[in-house]
Amino acid sequence: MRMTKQRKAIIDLFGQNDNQALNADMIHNMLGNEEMNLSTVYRNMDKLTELGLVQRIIINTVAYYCLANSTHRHFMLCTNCKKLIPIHCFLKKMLPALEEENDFSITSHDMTILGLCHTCKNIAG
Amino acid sequence: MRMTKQRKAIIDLFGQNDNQALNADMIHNMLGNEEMNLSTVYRNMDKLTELGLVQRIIINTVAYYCLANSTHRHFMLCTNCKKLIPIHCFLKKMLPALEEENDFSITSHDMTILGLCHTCKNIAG
DNA sequence: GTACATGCAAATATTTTGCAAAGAC
DNA sequence: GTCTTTGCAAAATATTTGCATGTAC
Repeated sequence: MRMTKQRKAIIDLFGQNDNQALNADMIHNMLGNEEMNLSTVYRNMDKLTELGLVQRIIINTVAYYCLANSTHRHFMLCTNCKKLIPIHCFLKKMLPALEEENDFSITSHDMTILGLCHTCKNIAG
Repeated sequence: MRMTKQRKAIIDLFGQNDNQALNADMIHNMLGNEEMNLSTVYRNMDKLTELGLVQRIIINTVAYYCLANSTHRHFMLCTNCKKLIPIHCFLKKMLPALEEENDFSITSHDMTILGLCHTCKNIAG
């Protein structure tokens, strides 16, 4: 894979934002359209995901991304304020049993929890 | 909720198909456009999901649905043949701890496992 | 120089919405 | 009769693709 200025910009962006999960539109807006076209964002996120450098999370039919170099994570989405709270993955240990029971070879998994965060559950009661 | 012929048709459809997970387009095609408009499918699936009668599963940015009256399920998607293999939910017992650790009130969760099924892992190596 | 990557515009796919007409209770 | 639901058409949202041009190696 060639290290273009666009790819560097994406990776830097996650570094600068504490590896917060971002969707294609957010990445495009944060970098600016002059820096990178939206279709380039999609193409790069696809490639980086394929290579395992990025983790792809689907939330409510939209794809979010974060660097995968840190530990594999999942997220809890607050349906009120839309904040994503990262949680560590507690599924890995259960996958081998699933593979065996179903004779299935697992390549990846995705989990998202929806609910109300600390702040919103008190306000929105 | 009023029991219209469209709603009955949707519920019957799942009954006739062993509660296989279906997306809006599949439901629309299986019933036929004369029977029900696509936007009606979406509106009904939304309503049925809200009422808890239907479980919504997001796979690769598209929403699938199945009846929730049976036990809450998740799916393993074979990325080769696109078949969905239902698995039972083993997450419920872990949610209370997550709620407490993060002071978060969980309303729902979604999990999907990707990989190769029995048949495809042997063929597609 | 070549193969891969990008920008742009257009297409595709999926889901949502407004509004008038039809149907359930 | 009233209020909900539907069909239709149009919009909104998200993602993908073709193709000519640009750039990393």
